[in-house]
Amino acid sequence: MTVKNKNLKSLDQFIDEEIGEKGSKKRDRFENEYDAFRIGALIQQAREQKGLTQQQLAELAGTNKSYISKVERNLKDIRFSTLQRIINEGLGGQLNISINLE
Amino acid sequence: MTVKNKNLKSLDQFIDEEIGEKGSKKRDRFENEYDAFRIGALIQQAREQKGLTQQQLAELAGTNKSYISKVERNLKDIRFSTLQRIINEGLGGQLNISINLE
DNA sequence: ACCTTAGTTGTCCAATAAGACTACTTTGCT
DNA sequence: AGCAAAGTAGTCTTATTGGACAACTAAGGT
Repeated sequence: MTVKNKNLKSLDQFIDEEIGEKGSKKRDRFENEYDAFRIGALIQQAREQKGLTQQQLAELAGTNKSYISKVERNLKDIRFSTLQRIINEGLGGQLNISINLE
Repeated sequence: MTVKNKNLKSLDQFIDEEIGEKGSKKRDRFENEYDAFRIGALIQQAREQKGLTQQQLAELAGTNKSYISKVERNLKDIRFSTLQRIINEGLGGQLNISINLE
């Protein structure tokens, strides 16, 4: 199930309005420099792929649904260890990280 | 320049001894489940590629060399925003993240 | 319309990272 | 051997996450 609160401005919508549409130069620069905003969406996407609710993910990861909600909406500056735990224990997945040097 | 303190057991060496050699089943499992241990090495590698000292990286990233040292040795559970800042502002690079679901 | 489930938001406290500073150790150079 | 630079480690304070809980909103089903 994919429930969305209609009265809540989605992050994508917010960014579209505030930064500019995808493909615009400003938006590209923003996405390159601040991909932090994608970590929440990444987790949400993976969670939905696994068919889990926030509540279920929270239990698997040893936390609570309110925290998961905040992380998915990037309202929390997550610690690396917590990110790992959510992905490994919660989603049964694996975090891949690399650094691109220009 | 690649300076290494000889009396300090390197992380790789430590893991070799405690977990097992690379390629062993136990080591593989460890690396898959806990790749957190690689984030420090990743930063160090990128820093050396850019020819920066810990001091220089620290200044660029708005922190201090002692913190960089701790992060590279995985003695700190870094926050996501801090990781971003070190990579973007310090290394002038870009963090790539993805999640593998089994 | 009602009920249940899912998700969001606010508040609070304890645990811990961030940051600054100092001192020590190691390395490389002359 | 002596010096300077690089890196490591400890301590302290402050800022903020992690985690728990309760209350609220939205969506779907009956």
